[in-house]
Amino acid sequence: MSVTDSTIVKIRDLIMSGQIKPGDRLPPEQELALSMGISRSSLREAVKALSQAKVLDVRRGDGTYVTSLEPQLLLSGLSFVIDLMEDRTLADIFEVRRLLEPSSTALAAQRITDVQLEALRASMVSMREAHDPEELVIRDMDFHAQIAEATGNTSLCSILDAISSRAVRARVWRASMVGMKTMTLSAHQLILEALTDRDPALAHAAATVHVSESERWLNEHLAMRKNQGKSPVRSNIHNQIDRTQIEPGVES
Amino acid sequence: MSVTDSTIVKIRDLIMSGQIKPGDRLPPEQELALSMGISRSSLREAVKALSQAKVLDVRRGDGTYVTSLEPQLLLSGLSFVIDLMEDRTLADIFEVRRLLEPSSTALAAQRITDVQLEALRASMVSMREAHDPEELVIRDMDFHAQIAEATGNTSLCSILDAISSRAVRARVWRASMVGMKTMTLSAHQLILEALTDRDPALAHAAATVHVSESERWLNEHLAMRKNQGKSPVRSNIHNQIDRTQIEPGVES
DNA sequence: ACTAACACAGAGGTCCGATGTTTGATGCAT
DNA sequence: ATGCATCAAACATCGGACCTCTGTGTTAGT
Repeated sequence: MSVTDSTIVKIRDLIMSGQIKPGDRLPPEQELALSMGISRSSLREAVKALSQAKVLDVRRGDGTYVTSLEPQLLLSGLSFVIDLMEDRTLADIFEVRRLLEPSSTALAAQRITDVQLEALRASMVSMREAHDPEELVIRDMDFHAQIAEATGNTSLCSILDAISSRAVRARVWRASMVGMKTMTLSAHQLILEALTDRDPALAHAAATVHVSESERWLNEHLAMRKNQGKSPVRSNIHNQIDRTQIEPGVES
Repeated sequence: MSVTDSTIVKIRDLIMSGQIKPGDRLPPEQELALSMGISRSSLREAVKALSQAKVLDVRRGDGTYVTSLEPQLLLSGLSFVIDLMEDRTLADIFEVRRLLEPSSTALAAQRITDVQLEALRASMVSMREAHDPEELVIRDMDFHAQIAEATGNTSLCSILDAISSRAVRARVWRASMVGMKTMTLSAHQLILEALTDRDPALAHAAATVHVSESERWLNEHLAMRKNQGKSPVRSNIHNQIDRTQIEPGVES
């Protein structure tokens, strides 16, 4: 195991053991590297990995701090890896959503407040008024996110968001289809009514129908795309990167 | 945005766009850094972050490769962050498990094979014969993992594993209690019977009872610990970091 | 012709020192 | 009291040097 990897573990253990707490500031890179017996470069690699995982927060010109370690923060990296999954393996993620969303909606039915219900109705109105597919998808996503929030469970929110974002994005090219908007709207209407009645069982059922419906549509379209041979962008088959495509980027 | 961060995004985009595929080998650090217009140090930080996220696989003396990007690989980092969550915020994770496990068990009831059923029975036998709490917990974890596997959904497996591992570990000090073993065993027996009958509804119910039972026990114990003011283990192990060098942060 | 030991080239691992940038704090002038 | 200039501290980035490990081609021995 490299010094960098062991340093990652070491810092993690320092946090888990309570020797460093959320919000604490780490010693300067120089000192920390010295006290850990490694070079600054190696330490920086470890810190970069941990800050990417939202465990550390590096503030330039100030110092390196332990983040709040709140679930929504730590789980925000989940969508990063899910976005990297291949389409082939994505069906499993959708299935997880199909398993999780109904129960979540049922839970929301037990905990949703009147204010949140009102916001949900407003969300539906603005979705009805949405015109372009892009906005429609955003409203759709917002609707589900609001229900997740109504459970009061931030971890659940983050997880649902991560496993839904990919599905939602894939829904863009589906949203433009005729009947899609009305279908989604009526499904949402059913869910909203169940939530209004605070009926967990009905909410569960309505969400099941909605998610399953979505999943079937998506699978049909994936199959269609596959059969039509309309393959994704495949520029070159080189085993290595085509150097010319990696430009010395000076973006942002 | 730092050079390193934009490099992370750049490499991710190269993978997402299909220009680099799973198993592909990246150009040497020197070349890659040159072609991206950054120093080798900065590139290494980016690569370290991505390899920690199981996106890249760095083989010393050989080269840097894109991993298989399989869900179970990408999601294996999930337990890393969940382990870092504070006890205070962990109840939400358990609730997610309570929402997800019953549906998963129901799904397993529809898909479990005879071979897997037999393995499950064997698992129960070895749990009955287990003596020390440590082994009991392992068998318990194994039982649930096998059910997750029976769904045939590797993503679901990984997620359940990540959100259960912490709960399972916390169960160690609970497993030694009288009645715990028999309680768990009878609950498992119920689940096993439902799976044997391929009865999704019953499997769902049995899993719900089991998980809720576990969650209640855990919460009671957490509350007890809190009231007793029995603080977590705080070892005096003098790690390589000097305690005095870590200044308490300024919490807002 | 085959096998095993060797040598080499290439790739990542680690470290160092220097310099640029940003931030927060200090102190002075208004 | 306010605002600005200044400064020190801390992170950002770089380039190079040297080490270690790995894969592979080569060669000596069988």
